[in-house]
Amino acid sequence: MARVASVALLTPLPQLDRVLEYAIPEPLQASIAVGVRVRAPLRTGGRVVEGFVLALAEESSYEGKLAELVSVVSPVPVLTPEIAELAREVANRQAGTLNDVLRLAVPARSARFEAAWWEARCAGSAPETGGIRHAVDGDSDATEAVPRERAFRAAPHGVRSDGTPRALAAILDAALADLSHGESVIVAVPDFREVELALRYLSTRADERLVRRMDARLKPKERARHFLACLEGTPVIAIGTRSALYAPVTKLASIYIWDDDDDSFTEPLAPYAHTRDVALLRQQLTGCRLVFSSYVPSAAVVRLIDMGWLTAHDDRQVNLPRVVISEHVLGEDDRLQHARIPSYAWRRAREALSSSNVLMQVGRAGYAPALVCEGCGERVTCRSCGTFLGQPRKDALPRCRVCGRDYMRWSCLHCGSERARPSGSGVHRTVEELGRAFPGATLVVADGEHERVSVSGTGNLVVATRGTAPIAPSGYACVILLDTGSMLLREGLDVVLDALHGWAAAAALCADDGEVFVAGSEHPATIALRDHSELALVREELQARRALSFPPTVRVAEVHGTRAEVEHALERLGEQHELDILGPLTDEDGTSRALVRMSYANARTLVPAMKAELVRAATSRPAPLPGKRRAAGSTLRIRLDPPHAF
DNA sequence: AGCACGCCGACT
DNA sequence: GTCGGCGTGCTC
Repeated sequence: MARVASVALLTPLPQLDRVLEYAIPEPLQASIAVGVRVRAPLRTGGRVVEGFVLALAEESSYEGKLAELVSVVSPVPVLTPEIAELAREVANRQAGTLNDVLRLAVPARSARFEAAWWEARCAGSAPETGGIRHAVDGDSDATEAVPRERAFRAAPHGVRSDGTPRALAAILDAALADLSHGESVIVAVPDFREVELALRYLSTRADERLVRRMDARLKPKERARHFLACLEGTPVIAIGTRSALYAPVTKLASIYIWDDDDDSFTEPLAPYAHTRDVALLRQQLTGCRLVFSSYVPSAAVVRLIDMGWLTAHDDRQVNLPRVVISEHVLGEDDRLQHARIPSYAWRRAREALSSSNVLMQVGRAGYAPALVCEGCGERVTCRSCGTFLGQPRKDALPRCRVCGRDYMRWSCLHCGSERARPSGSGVHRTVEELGRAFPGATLVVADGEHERVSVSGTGNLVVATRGTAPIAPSGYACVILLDTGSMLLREGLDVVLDALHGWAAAAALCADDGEVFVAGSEHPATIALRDHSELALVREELQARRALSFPPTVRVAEVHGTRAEVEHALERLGEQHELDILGPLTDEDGTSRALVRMSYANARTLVPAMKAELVRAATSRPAPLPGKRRAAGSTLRIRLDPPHAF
């Protein structure tokens, strides 16, 4: 009989991120199990904290006297050994705590639902599963010797007549095949739109009880329902967003990641693990198949291809859309001039609207991305942060795009004028201009504020920002990409790849016999889109980054906190490691940040050292600041591989 | 986080 | 001689 439980405590303190042993009092013997949630005492203050049982044993390996567990919160073993191990790996990779990962991996308890579910289980209402068995209960299936494939697949373009993108259907067909072999699948997609498209596709092809949805939009009870169903032991397709990677499914055959470069896959909560990395860790842990699929591979995926870790396949069909690059010419029709549309594209779009739909992708949201002074033509800037003011809606007040502040009154710093006019066009102004260029068309706006999954019928002229385009069944006869030049003018390491990614996503919504017009000039990125040679462009970009030690060819840690904390942490880390440090720079709010670059090999020792440094910072008193006597906790934070750091 | 242990200044 | 300051360290 097990007398000792190893428990991971659910406390945010990095110094308590370890496994403590507790004695199991007699009354808890009946309900305790590996994976259950328990309450455990912590000496100081008679505090009681929650935790998960990670293991049970006869004997203690701790020489001191064990405290007794207080209670079992719920007898349901919600934390399977596989997920516990995955969470530990994720925490280690990110210099974070197990607790932080478990918060993402195990949904909040829905007590009443969980109790009812457990009672139904115990009553043996499901003879086919015969009670709870964890996924890794031995050599139950024959996954052993043969390593499963790890691949990148360049996704097929186009949209089926039922409105499902072919790329998504290809993934779901593969998932259904795995399911038919009696194994589980995880499918991760960027957001709820793809989840809904996928569920619709699967609804006619799989028993709905075998499809489990995991995304943040679910209400707590629904989340619990789908989560607990994964524990039942029946193979399922778990489809969802970031959290799907933590689904405790049984017999995991495959993980499919759709469009791993989408920003939605960066976890906004500590320890900020990217879905791609969680997938890689889970693959290594379980040996399952792992397939990344997207129209354009991410730089991270190309790195893995070049290392030989992923094999690349091209699933694109021969009927890739024709892509035409053309600039609009001065002296063209005035309406086109305003709408920034090349006249050739305009003629084709007009024809297309009679029998199909047209998509225009615009580079900027809002009404006007910038305002200029009517007196002197200078750009209008924000007084507090110095960036340019824009206009979110026609006739709306000027608003700072960075700090969000609205300006009731404004006067030009250069000439004193109080009048400004819009400069450039966001979606809304583009719609206004298009109304004139396409009289009679039904204008549909899709941006972050107007979410639309699809359009139906014909004659729709859809104006969308990047990543928000609705899907037209069978595709758009004509896709026009506006503002390509200005998108490439932005600052940042990822500008070119981000732009290409967004264009490719819109181009892929084109009908098989349709055309894509790039309104702009020839640039390596627009040429790659035209020639369907995206992989080569990303590879070139990756090589350039390798030469300059930019991610993803190196790992990056962002060290953040007070100037003293950051400098102290870097100094201590520098005592034992060779550090490549950029910064620290101090922000307006008084906090400092530095970037530390490291090779993947060096990260294996440096990241644990960073975790140790966080523990040290949390336990030792902060250096006494002159003036302030507050002994506040440490504000040192370390974020690994922050997106868009350069 | 909390809270106990521990070694130096002004008090009945 | 003690009460108490909060610096340091620990939590099974």
